[in-house]
This record gives sequence, C-alpha cells and structure tokens, in this order.
Amino acid sequence: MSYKEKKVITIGIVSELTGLSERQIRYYEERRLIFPERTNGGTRKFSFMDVEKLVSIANQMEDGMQTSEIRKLEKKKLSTQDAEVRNRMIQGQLNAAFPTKKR
Amino acid sequence: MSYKEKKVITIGIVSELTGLSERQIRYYEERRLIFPERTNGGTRKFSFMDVEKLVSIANQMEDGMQTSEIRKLEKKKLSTQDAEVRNRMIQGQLNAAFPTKKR
DNA sequence: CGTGTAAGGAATTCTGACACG
DNA sequence: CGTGTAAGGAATTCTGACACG
Repeated sequence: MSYKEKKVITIGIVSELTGLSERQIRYYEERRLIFPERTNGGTRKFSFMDVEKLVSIANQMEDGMQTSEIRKLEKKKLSTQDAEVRNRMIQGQLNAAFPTKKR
Repeated sequence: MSYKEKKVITIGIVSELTGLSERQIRYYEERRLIFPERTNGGTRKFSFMDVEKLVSIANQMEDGMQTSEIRKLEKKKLSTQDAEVRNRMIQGQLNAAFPTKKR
C-alpha cells in the first residue's frame, strides 16, 4: 500500500493539516464520511487520503451541502467509477476475443 | 512537499512501522541520525522518510555498525550525491555553451 | 443539523536517571 | 555504546452530554 493510504496520522495533526476542529473531524467520522483506523488504545489513525477527503468535505460543507448529501454523492461517484472500470474491462475482453473487429 | 517528507507520525506508530522500540528511536535522534519535528507540546513528529531511514539504520546496526559510523557514512553519501549533481550541472552548462562539442 | 465546550478518564509521549555491559 | 525500565509529569485523545439553533 502507498504512503498516501497508510493510516498513521493522529487527529491533532489532521486538525492542523485541514484547518478543521477535532470535533468536526470526529463528527464526519460519525456520519461515515471518513473511516479512520484505531490503535489498540482507541486512538484514531488517519491517512493522507483521509486528509484530502476532509478538505473536500470542508469545501462541500461550505457550499451548504449536508453530510448525508456528501455521503450519497461520494457513493454515486464510486459506483460511476466502478461502472467505467467494468466497461473498460469488458471492452478489453472483447478486443482480445475479436481482434479483427475495428478499433 | 510530498507526503513522504511531511512530519506527521508519532513515535508509537513509527515504532510499529519499524519494529524498533521507542527507546531506540529516541536514541537515534539523540545521536543525530534522524531529525523529527515537534508539536507545540513537544511530541515528536516523523515522516515516512524518517521511517525508511530508521529501517536502514536498523540494518546497519545489525551489521555491527556504530551510530557514529552510520552518521559519517550518511554524510559521505550526501556529499557524493552533491558532487554528482554539481558535475552534471557543470556538464550541462558546458554543453549549452559549446553545442558543437561532440556528445 | 453541525459544532463548541466543560468533564473525567485513559492512552500516549516526554525527560532524566539508573542499570547492565 | 546501545537499550531496557520504573518514575513522575505533561500533552494528547476519547466518549457522552449539554447547549445553541
């Protein structure tokens, strides 16, 4: 796994990096917008990906979006990506199976 | 600055990532092999680069090297790199100044 | 709904020192 | 020299709750 996805940053640092309060960060986790891991003792651990996502969330909140909307939009984006990946894979399979077909 | 160099990891996580004890990590800082930053409160903050360097240090310690030797070797490596960079830059300047010269 | 805050406790980290070798 | 450990304190984080709106 790349450094970007490794969960190693505590909430205080994340707060500094994002400009969000710890309260906000915990709340966004409660609303299932981010998914930090935990140490054995229960301390949250975030990745740089989480930090980026939090900045994005902050922007969407500023635009008046609610956490529920942000979550839904995120889901939609992911399923769209999934569909695109599937399409490309199928297309690849077809191209391999029928090499004579144009393009 | 890239994620790799950003100082955001606390010593407990670094200990887990490297397999080194916190005592060892603090000692290597005392011997100036690594240079973590600090929070306002005084808590150490490490980067993924530091983590990599610590793994390298651990290997060198296993090979029987002393911290003073490791530090010297590190310095040597850096000055060698510097020299190489300078050489390349000078060569580049020369190539630009005398484009007719072969190569 | 989203966020601030005070409260109490627990986990984490810090330093300086002693020990062993 | 390099590392473990107990000690005491300070910084950090955690949860559940109340408040405001």
